[in-house]
Amino acid sequence: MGRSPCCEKAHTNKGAWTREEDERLVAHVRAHGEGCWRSLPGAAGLLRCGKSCRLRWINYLRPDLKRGNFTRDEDDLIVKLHSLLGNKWSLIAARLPGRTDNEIKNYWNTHIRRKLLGRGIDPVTHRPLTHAASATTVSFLHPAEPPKTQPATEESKPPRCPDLNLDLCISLPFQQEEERPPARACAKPVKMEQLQQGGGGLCFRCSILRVRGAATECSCGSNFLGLRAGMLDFRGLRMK
DNA sequence: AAACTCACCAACCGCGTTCCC
DNA sequence: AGGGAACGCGGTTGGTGAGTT
Repeated sequence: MGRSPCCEKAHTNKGAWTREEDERLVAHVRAHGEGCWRSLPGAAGLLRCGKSCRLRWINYLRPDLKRGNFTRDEDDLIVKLHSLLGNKWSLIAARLPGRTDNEIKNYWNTHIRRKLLGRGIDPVTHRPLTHAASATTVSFLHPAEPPKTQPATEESKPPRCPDLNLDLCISLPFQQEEERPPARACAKPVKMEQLQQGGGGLCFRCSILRVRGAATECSCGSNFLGLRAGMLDFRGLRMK
């Protein structure tokens, strides 16, 4: 049994994308918008599987990608968000305009991870490597800053989130809706998307905690982690 | 100059979740 | 309600270029 392949692999290209393939993909997405990845290759005249097209567009061809080196601010933000969210690269990417989850993941594994290890910090737990089981937390504000000690009772709480300033509003949520192509070629019913629209909607806390009866607007006034639900794809966080 | 090692990153793969019939 | 299709995510792989021996 098992899942059927996402595409007819025998008739699809693999490996690096050519300039012509890129151009075809960009032209198609500009004309029809994102989505319907399954049918896109045929419609765009590409011998690629839909997944591959999606990846190529999201990670490389999207016009709003920043490219270039990560700034120190981005660096710090990634570390903070990772200590908070773990390997939820898509959630982290949602807070870094112009960066993709794949890019951040690669950057983490090649740079930040090593940097933290060099500082004696476990990149998984964000705690000092030599005292992994202790109740010590780490500050990301300055490498030389000595770690603070917390009461032992704190140990019973979830291990993440060292002395984070939970006001994560370093940047505005990235939105270019007005510049995006109109509706998807085969527009999906909204439902979840409606909940993710900016402006009103659920606060981040309510959306995570699945507050019932708050499908359109919560009135708790909460600004959980400084985030509103519409700012990021909260589905992954809610689910996992 | 050749061989080898390492780092980087684009792309692939498998699986979980959501949506639709 | 259940099953299958499609999507999205995170882990992993493989190609390539730079650096070192």
